[in-house]
Amino acid sequence: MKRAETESSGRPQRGQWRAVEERISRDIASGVFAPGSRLPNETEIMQRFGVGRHTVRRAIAGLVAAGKVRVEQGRGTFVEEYSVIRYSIALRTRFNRNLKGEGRVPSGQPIEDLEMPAPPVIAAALHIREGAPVYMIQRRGFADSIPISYGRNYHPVARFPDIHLRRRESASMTQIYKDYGITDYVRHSTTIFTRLPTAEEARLLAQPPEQPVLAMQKVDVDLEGRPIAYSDGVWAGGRIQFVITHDDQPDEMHVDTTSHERKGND
Amino acid sequence: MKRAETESSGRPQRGQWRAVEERISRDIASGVFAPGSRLPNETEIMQRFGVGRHTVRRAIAGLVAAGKVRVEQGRGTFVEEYSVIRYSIALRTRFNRNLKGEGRVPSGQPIEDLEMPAPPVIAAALHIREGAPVYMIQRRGFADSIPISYGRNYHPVARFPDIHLRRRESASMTQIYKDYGITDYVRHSTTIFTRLPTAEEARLLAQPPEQPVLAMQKVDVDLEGRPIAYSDGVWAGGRIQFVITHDDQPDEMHVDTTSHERKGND
DNA sequence: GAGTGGTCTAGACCACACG
DNA sequence: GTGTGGTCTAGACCACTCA
Repeated sequence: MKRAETESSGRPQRGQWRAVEERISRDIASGVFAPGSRLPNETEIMQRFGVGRHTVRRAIAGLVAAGKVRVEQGRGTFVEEYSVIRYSIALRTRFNRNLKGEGRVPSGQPIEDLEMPAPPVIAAALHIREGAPVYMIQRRGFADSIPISYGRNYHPVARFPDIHLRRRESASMTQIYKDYGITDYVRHSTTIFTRLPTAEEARLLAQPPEQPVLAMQKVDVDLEGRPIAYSDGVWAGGRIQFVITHDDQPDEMHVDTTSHERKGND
Repeated sequence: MKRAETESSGRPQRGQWRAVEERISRDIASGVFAPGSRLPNETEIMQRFGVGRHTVRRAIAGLVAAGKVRVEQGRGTFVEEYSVIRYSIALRTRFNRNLKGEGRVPSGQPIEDLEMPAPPVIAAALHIREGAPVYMIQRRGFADSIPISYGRNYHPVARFPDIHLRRRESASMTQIYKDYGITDYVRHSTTIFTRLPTAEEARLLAQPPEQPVLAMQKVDVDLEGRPIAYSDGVWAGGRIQFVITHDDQPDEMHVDTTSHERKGND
């Protein structure tokens, strides 16, 4: 345990920016810089550590990518306030119910929606012909008014005629499915990986473009196993943890739009 | 589809480094720079775009974080060759079987192992008293000799006496469990999130520290629902996708260490 | 030793926020 | 306008790889 070099301890390979990053990082962890508070500006940090501006900026870039601070141009650099949401992925996964179970207030914002021919990947997932019409809904999901997800939903038009009309009446997919006689549905498969967001994704998720996101693609099916929806989206990397369970408790099959509260069961 | 330029919409805020990054990115995507090949060195890129070295380096930093190129000091910058592994997470998740199913050759490398008192989180996960002895095994997982995972496994010593002895004989946990009379076990829960790796994690996963990893914590239980293992590790962000399924096909319960091949079942 | 990337400095100017 | 961060340049020197 006494290796020559180090990963983060003594790293005097002329690594001044590492020293600065680590020092600030520790000061954040130990509360010297409280969550939400502003860091000293670049000039102050330069003087405090006796380094050039580039060195300071290199250090801060690392803290941004790690999600520890957030930079607001013209205003300053602020300590990121953490609040990780555990989002459950199980046989029955429901956005609204999940967040309420975490004691959060869920909401959604439609961004765009249109009918389009199904591209290969989506057609395959939905078990329809390539080019068959699908209805795409692009939306953002929020927890307590903070954006946590952004992505596109695809429904086969053949199965859900006029879905665009109902889409404007309800924010709950569960409610909409009910209109089509689908009282229950389950998650068939979920693919999760990580990558950096595009500039637009970062903006819509209100996170720095240098911080990674979780990308998710999923297929929902009805109780007969027929695919009813394909989704492709990104989730704020610093604010979300996915919790996967396989032993599925059927649970009640309510449509919880806004009526009953129910919160906190941790 | 004819926006002015870049997705950030009108963003020519003097963004030379963005232009350079995007141009190189497109040249990689279109095959001008083939996977594995070396990019022009910094001086050449400077001249080609008529920009300073810092600008070139800023652009390359973005490509590194996105996993598109890999920089080897003293040798050059190379186009990353992609090969994403889809790792299945289901009721029955087995490392070796998963990789063989993807047509890869699985292997593992023990790094360290020791007996220790269970810290709070691990004790809670394993349903044992805090401080009760657990056996920790630190290891790396490989697919085709390329590192893909790195983490720690914890087993309750009370349930698995002398597990350290058997650990040196077999690389397959499934095989070891069999020695203790456990012929089957299932995944109880899995937590997944993303973050940047530590310097050590990046080194062990042979990936740049600027590229995100997938972090996973999981609990395995026996068929009576008793926890038998807790794991905490990281997976190479650029090489792994997790595929979660809930409709679980029991599947055969073989112990596939090295004997029978079996590959490709997609 | 030649070539390639890594770190650092000093300085200039631009863009954005806020009063 | 003042303050804060964002971009860019020019140049120096260090560290690593490979012949």
